[in-house]
Amino acid sequence: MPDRSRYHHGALRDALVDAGEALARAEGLEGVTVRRIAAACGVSAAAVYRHFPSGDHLIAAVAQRAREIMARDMFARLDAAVDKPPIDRLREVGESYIAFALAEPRLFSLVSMPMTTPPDRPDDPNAADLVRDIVLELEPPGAVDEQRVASRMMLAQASAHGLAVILRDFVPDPQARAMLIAGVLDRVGVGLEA
Amino acid sequence: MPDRSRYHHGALRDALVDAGEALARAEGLEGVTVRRIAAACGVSAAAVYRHFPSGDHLIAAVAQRAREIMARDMFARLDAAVDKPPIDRLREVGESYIAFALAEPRLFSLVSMPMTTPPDRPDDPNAADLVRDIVLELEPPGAVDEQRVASRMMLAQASAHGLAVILRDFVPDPQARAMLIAGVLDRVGVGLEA
DNA sequence: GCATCGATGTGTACACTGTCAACATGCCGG
DNA sequence: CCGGCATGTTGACAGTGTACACATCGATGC
Repeated sequence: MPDRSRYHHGALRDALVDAGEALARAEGLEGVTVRRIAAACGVSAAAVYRHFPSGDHLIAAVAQRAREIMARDMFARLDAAVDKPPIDRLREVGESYIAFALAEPRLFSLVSMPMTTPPDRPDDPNAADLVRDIVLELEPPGAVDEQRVASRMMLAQASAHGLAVILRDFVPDPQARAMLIAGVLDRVGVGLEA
Repeated sequence: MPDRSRYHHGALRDALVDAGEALARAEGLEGVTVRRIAAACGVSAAAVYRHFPSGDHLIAAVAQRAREIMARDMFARLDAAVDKPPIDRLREVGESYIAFALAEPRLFSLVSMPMTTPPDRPDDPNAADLVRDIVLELEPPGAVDEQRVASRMMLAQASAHGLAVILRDFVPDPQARAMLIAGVLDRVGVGLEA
């Protein structure tokens, strides 16, 4: 909560992203607006432009934040699954992705936006790198077939993303969701090992 | 091209959807705006509301139009593949979906919008029904396992949609796209038959 | 043939959006 | 202490969706 007796905010950039995240959680993309984010920080809309070249860049920063939140859950799950075989860890990642999409559907719509802005820290491990590392473990030692790696990565990412979106938009029932997640991920597992 | 000497347009609703389609093709969702669509028809913005309860309904109608265009290609491909086994026809559908997404990326962003409005003709066969019919052929005669059908449908739809989106947003190179489509659809085929 | 009525289009207005230019404030280093 | 610069404000402009009152026209009943 910013002290509005002060003319200068102090840490506005982070506060803007925080407010954007909250707004996105509550109302989805429609509600995430430069003016409303600024108002939530007790600041004028123009102040945003001291920290972001455009409103889209602010949205992109919120999206990046959302990706980091999602990544945290993925890493937590993977830490608890270090002993499992790669195929099971891939499933953990997929389940995490889908669970996030269904738990925070509006935030997720930011996650799945194409990245218009380079991430603040490009070295940060993102979901794609994560998947790649695990997929590499499926390769026979010393003989990495890049094309096989790529198609496996794509299958893993595409099916998780597609499933998340379809369940979010068209399957409201939680039980049906759980059934479909299990059934589809089983089949994806078979396709991944082929 | 409407005759602007007449006060009344005559077939404004269809003209609006046509203009919306053209605008979506050219500029994507951002360019699809009530006022610009109306202007393209030589009509005031308020006239739109005689035919659609809201601008979103107009957008939804354009999206429905886009789905019909996509469906036409699917049916054409299926007509040319009636003799192939179900798994191959499923692949045709998936390839059609992905090809449309990559050929008309902006129109495709409308296709993949959640349907906010019921389709004009709910009996029109949509992509989901199409997939279901083919998936049913994979079932052993007389013993349809609904859960297996559902998970196969979902895998088919989710992987095609996810792959389309990821390729569109992150893989510009046509050759890489073709490689990935082939590789992923091969694996999806394996998963579908499991 | 003519009046009237409903369907359809126009004009104007309001609240909201992103963005910019000009101005105000206050913190930090010389 | 004071000047400069980062950071904030105000006000404006164009563009958005949408509602209300009004205009126009085609068809329908007499």
